[in-house]
Amino acid sequence: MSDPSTTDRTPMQRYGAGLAGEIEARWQAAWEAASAFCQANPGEAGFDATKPKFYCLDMFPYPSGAGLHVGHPEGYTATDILCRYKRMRGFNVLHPMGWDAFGLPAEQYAIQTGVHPAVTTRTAIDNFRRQLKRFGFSYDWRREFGTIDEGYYRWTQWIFLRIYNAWFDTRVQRARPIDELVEALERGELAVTLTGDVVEADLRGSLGALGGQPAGVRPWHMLTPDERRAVIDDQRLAYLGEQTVNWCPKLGTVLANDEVIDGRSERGGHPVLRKPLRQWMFRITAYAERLLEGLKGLDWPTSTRTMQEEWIGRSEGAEIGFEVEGDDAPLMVFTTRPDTIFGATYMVVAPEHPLVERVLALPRAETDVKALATYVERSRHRSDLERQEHKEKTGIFTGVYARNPATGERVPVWVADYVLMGYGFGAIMAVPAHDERDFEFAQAFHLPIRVVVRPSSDEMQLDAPAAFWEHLNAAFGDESYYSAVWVPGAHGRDVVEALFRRLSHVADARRLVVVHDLGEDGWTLLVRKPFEDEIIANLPSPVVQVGLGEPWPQPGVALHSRNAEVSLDGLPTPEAKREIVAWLERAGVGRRMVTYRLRDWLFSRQRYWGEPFPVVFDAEGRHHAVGEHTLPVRLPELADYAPVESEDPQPLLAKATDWVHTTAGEAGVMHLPAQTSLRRETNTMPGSAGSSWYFLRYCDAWNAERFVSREAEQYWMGGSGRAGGVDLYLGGSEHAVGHLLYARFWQNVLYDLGEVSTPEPFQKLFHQGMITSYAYQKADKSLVPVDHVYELRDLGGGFCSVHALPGGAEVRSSIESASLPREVFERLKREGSAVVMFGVDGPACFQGEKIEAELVTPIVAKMSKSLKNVINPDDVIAEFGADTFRLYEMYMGPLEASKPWNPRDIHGLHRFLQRLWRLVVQEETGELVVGEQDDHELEKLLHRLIAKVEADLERLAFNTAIAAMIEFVNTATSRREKGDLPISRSQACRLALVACPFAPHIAEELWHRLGGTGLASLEPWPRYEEAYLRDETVEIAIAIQGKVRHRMHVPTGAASGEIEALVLADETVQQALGGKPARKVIVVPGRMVNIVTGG
RNA sequence: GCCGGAGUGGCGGAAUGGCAGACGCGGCGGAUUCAAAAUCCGCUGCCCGAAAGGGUGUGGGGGUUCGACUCCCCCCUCCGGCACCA
Repeated sequence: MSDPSTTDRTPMQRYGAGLAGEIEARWQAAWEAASAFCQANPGEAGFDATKPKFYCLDMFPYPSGAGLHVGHPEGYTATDILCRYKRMRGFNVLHPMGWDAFGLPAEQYAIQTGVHPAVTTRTAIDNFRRQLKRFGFSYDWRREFGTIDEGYYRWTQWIFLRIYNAWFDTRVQRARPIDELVEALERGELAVTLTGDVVEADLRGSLGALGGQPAGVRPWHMLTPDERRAVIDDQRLAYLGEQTVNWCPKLGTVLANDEVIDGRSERGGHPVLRKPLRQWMFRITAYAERLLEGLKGLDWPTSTRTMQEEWIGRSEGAEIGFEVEGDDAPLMVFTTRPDTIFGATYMVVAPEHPLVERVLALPRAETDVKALATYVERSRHRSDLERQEHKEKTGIFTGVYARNPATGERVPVWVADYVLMGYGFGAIMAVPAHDERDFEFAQAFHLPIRVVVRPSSDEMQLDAPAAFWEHLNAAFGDESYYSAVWVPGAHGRDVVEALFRRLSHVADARRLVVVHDLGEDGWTLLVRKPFEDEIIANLPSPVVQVGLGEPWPQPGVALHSRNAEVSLDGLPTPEAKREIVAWLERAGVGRRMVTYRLRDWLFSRQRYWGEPFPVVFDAEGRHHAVGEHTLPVRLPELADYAPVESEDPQPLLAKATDWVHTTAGEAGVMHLPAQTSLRRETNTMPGSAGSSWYFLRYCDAWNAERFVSREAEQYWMGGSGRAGGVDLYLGGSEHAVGHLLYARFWQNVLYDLGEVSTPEPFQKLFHQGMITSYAYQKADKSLVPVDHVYELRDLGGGFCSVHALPGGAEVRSSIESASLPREVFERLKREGSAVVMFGVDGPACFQGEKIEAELVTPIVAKMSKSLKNVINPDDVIAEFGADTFRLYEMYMGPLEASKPWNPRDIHGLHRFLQRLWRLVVQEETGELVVGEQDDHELEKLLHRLIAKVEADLERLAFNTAIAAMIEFVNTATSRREKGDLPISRSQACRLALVACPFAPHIAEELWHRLGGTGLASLEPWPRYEEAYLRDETVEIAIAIQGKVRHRMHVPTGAASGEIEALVLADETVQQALGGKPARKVIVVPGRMVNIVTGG
């Protein structure tokens, strides 16, 4: 009665969810008890300096309330496998985990519920930690921390102060302490211009030189203390700047550029407006060149590298000053095409450009003040979203004229919002013939278009450009009833002669065509419209017809570009650029210049749940750093967390009046009297603050004296011959520009200031792909939640039965009818992947009823709550165990590919572990079923398996490594079934070790049962011997005319000649040749032979 | 529009110049079972054929090569990024 075997026949020792769970709990406890994965630092007990180091980092998660997503363990499993492998290969492995814990969701939750974000976040962290531990990841949990820990964010604030107290010395292209700037100014090495810029004392400011005025340089000692202070503050790498920011009223905060997508907030999708605001900024632009250069030495995916390069957006060109009538200062522009200056027929400034304000204050005769003011005002309120939606060119003439320094011509200055204030000088010289945007604008407002570049023959091969026609107009007059034909190459005369011969029947043919010789670029023909078709039809190829009405923005050859001092005519674009820049410099109106698209990093947020700034303000509004000994500046408690939703941004912390008001003594501002009353900065830092240096803290997470000890930092981040940094950084590609660029910036600054030993934080970067899910689509393209979808199964008897898809809903096998035609069902069965959706939801509707079904098609989609296709890792582990989960995610496909979660496929990996288990353990009794004698064939296969897994791990090919293990286990099992020797104890031990990085729990259990002492995880990796990797003979394919016709065995390592002789002597081969002689024999030793016959 | 990446059986994928489809899922057949589940064994790209065998096949078209999923050119589709940056 009570004998379990009568009621449940499952063998007691079957590897199922229950046993897996038991084993996993046991070994996780054993690892913890043995501190198996605690990695000692240099100088600590147990540290072995003779081992090489491997710092392998996962992008730490934001601990959301929803818990772990199946995407998280994908990357974490991959790094865990590598770390476990490297450990077995004798590396010191740093493999840490922590929490990116400041952020909006916890604060949003606080707004709704009043629960303090810290409480929400700590709960979420505990849950994440529990979930991660269940996977058996070999993290050194002693090093765990969250960005919200006081012991951590105190150093985030400390680093902010380092950056605040630094400036970028362009002379040496690196950051230096701000004190050294003061010293340089005091010594007179550096000087201050009238505009407040810091320049080298023996150079003159660009504006002065270009405007023809001597540069005003003011001696440091002549400046008032406030002026000096303003100069210094303007040079800091962290500075307070008035910026047009992305203000999101709904979220009550400003957002960085990469947090705004299509004019809406990345989180929540709320509209974003442009507002000027005083904010903390990081001068990341000073590092543009360094950040670009640094990329070159990194082992990063090219796509990510390219994205960073494009984000930084280096452009080489020239700055040019245009004299403005009635204005002292020249109008500065940046252009990448200074060679087109002779075609600059007008200028455009951004609506925010200072010139506009001056004109509004002092209108010119032609200024329409009202219209101009209206236009500027409208542009200001136009959100990025609107700008993106309406790309038609708008603008208005300012009434101002400037002078083109090359042509001496008067050119009108317009205002238009297609010119952006944030790039270059916020003003351009417009060259409509050679720039698409300028061309559109010129067409819209009827501004003159002048062609100054013609395509060179290379570029005109087939797609001839239209600007060419403009060129012809310029050359021959505006005879628009001509159509232009271009004959490339120098044989134009032949072409023309041939044409006229063919047109001999047309009277006056020669008058209908105007021919022009362009020298080596070919010939042009101007054809009168009525005869165009006939003449073109008669042209010998190659000829190109040229259309009308498009600009030519590509390089070419300059024309119409000369004045008394310089001529570009005939020069190819690169040379023309050099020539004109040289002239601009001689004439003192311009010079070479490099610009970057990168903007300074906006670092203030008006939210609560972030690091407070270690900054206070005095009564005059001057900012002061708080004393380092008073760090951290802690967040105050708030009564409520609701943002002030308004046009006028108000930081939340301003509500905490007690906290805001402090004194110099309390804030540790030593250079002010202790009683001085001060006000704290009420903005907080963005989420990217804590993640910009966490990889450093892991090296030495418990250090209370320094953000990281120099010794630990040098060891773990040290280069070992390369540029240095984390040895492998794994995370999603969505951080390609944001986090990965910001972290590089902080690291570069800390490096310049001597705080860390390497300039780049991440030597090798890898992105795991996204894990998607299936969703189902109706004929009308609408998506159906998975729990409405049932798969068809045939029960026979002409009925269709339905089963729910795994992972979606419960299995309901009792349903017996569906109004689905038999032939449709047969087709679905054949195709295998189609499913039906029923127009009802809920099992009650099914019982005994006729059901209306509708065909749906499976498609791959992101996991989402609404589609009910979100997979919860806890559920999967409960059903199969963590080892199965780990193997499944690694087996789905290449790590970098995005791939859909298919609940069915998991069974395959679970079955693999069951077979592995049964290879060693008798499931009924738990006895070992291994032998004591090595089977030679298995031994050979085992060595090959080890070699294969090693090679695959090197290239992060986890899926094929697992396939190889499956193959080995299958072969070993079937050989035993067929009566060969069973796997031996020694072989099973080594197999367990090979499996250990992938499925560590079952590996430990097998190792233990096989009599292994200690932990398998800490055993050395098994070695393979080369001798086992080679067979005595190898089967090669024999192909005739490229088609495989025969196979035969030849000795391994046989020379080509030997193989050829063997193959040609073979009867089957001769038969297949059918008497034809072998004209050529290609031998690929060890692989195949290809015989080419004559005829 | 521009810049990346990808496209291989019913599905996930393997092979990066040398036997296409390893391995897993699913499907079909069989063993076991009172039965089902689980497990085990066999078959499984497509077409023709009873079979032996033959043909065909890696998004489409062209090319290089003795030989192309792989390299080159053009096109199509999907996914990601950027998008008035002068």
